Amino acid sequence: MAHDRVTLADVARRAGLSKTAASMVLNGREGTRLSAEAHQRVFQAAEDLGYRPNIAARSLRTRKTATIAFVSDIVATTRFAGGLIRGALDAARERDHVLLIAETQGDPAFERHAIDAMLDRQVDGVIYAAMATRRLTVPPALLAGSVVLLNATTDASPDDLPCVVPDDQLAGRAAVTALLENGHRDRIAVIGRNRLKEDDPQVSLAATARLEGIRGALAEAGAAVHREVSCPDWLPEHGYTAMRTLLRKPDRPTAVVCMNDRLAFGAYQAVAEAGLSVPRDVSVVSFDDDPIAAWLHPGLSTLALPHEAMGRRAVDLVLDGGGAGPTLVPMDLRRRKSIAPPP
Amino acid sequence: MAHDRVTLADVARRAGLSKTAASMVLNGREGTRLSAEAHQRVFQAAEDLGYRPNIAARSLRTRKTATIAFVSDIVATTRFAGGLIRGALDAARERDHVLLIAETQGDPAFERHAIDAMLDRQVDGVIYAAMATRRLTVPPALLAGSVVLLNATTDASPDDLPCVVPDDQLAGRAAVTALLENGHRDRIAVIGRNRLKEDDPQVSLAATARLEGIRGALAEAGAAVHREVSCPDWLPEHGYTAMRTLLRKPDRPTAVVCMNDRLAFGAYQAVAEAGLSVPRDVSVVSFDDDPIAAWLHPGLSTLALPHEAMGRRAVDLVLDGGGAGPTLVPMDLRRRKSIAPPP
DNA sequence: CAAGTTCGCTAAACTGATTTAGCACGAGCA
DNA sequence: TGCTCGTGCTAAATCAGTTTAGCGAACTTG
Repeated sequence: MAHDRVTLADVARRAGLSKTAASMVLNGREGTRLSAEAHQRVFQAAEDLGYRPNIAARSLRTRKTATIAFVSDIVATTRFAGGLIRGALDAARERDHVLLIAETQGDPAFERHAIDAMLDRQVDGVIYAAMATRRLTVPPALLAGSVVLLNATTDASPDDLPCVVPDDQLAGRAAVTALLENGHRDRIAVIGRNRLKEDDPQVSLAATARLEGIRGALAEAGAAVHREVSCPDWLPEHGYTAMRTLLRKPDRPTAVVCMNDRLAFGAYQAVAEAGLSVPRDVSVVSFDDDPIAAWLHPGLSTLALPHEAMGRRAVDLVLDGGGAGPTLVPMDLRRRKSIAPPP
Repeated sequence: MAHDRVTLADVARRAGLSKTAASMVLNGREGTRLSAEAHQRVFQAAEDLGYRPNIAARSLRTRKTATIAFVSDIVATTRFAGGLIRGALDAARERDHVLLIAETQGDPAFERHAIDAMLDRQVDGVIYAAMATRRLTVPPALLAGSVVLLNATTDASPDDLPCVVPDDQLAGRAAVTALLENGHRDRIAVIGRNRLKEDDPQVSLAATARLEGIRGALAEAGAAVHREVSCPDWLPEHGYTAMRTLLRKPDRPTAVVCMNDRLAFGAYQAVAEAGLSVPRDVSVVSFDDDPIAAWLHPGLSTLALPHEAMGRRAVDLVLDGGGAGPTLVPMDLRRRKSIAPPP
């Protein structure tokens, strides 16, 4: 690629000046005493020749590559969290940077490999992202440079690394608030309190935080969660069975909060099957804003994971070396049609 | 990042040899006459010091960066086509390369910017990907190097560029074959023949190819498509209304082929609403293998877009300078529960 | 035994940029 | 006239590798 690119020397020659002069002019260095005419000639020459600097060469000297590594366990290809990349990509572009991505697939060997490959390429910083919000241990090689955790936290590092996570607790509050505003209070159930089959207690911090928010908001309203159902996992089938059991009780809930949209998807099926309808008989709120949320009938109101905003934030933190510790990004309520006053 | 990395000079010094010797040994150059002992010493020194070459420096001389650009209009972040990246990422890793990604969002200015940024970084090749299979024009700047189109074709270039696309026509045949095997033949309908609101005739080559395959396979079986329904777009709501009209006819279809899974999702809703069931009353086959295909009840049989395989293939073509013209990647039938013999 | 080969290795050039140190010239001043 | 100072610019070093050209010693060969 790019065999006979124009070099700085070419520009200098055409401008009748030295490489030094050309370099200084093109970098807009202050304090140089080159004449206005010299500036003009260099710009003209660069323009004429279509000069573009060779970043590899530059970075050799400056140790800046205008490149950020985006290393994730699996997020890169995970439909639905691609928003993280998109946000990062946008922010990077705005700041004239570029993203080098790699996936570890959770494999430590791949991880070593990926991180080495990135460091070999002299990246300016590393964004280390996880698919599900969780704790992870940061490879020591990274600690030398600028690192930001994305959608993950860590407790392994002595001085906290900067990290970017969704504000799940606030989201939990918001879900409840939306229900309270519609008159629900005493018969609000939660589906998916935790994932029973989850063996790693560090995973699913999200669930804990959301639940805290939910309970907190209800407590402030002088109420408590009516029923909480645990699920083996957060898949549609589990939402389905959970909702079925809830609907069979004599005092069935007037509203349910599902811990994610796939649970809600299953819950919808159970409601339909019971001859009831959302939101007339049961209101539903949920989390994530998976694309199916919009496709369901009626549209599912859900607290959107702010993937793009998180990706942007991570880039900012990597480049500006932002504050250590967690950055919470708020989750917005996508208001659709699944919430109405209780029957 | 990486302030005090070990350099080749360090390794050479520790091995008591010249940089030249160290370089040659580490690169495994043939025909050099360095002694076995010298080899040993260099390897040992590199190992001891944890030497890693600076790729920027190397590429300055060799013009190889072991980096591939992945430029897409929007695919990178599109949930569901992230498989393209994942495949590319895997293939790249296997060949010790790394991916630099950028998105143009269809904006020509962004596109220029992205491509310049990539070329400035001396990438070894460019994968130019599109979200939906379609024709596109390749920016001239790219033609100088190694380019592969992914999920897109072009007719603008004089000598055809290599490109990688799914084999939609074969997939159309496979969809019909699966139905024929189950005894359907004369009452097979197609939902989503084309997208009415599609203004760009070049888009949606996929639809055309799939339809050709469908018609071809039916023709060979001595039949024809029973009914074809067009849709404004390929969204659930359109699948829903299409299926509704089909079911209202006296000779309603025994099977329908939906042009994608979202249409099928809507079609399922219409079937349920009519008090019928899939696959007892109507069989459904579809295309794409969107994640919802697995979540539906019963599971939707669908021809999976081979995103990962395509991504891999693109990397291979970029690196090996593979044959010009299109590479068709087969789509596999994901057999689930939506096909059964006609009632 | 001189000339030519082969062996084992290295000095130095080169890649394309940035950056440091400093040169030549003219003006101002005593 | 001699000295300093400011102006406008450049030579050369540097970054970390790869590659070319070639050197000195040992070994063949006629």
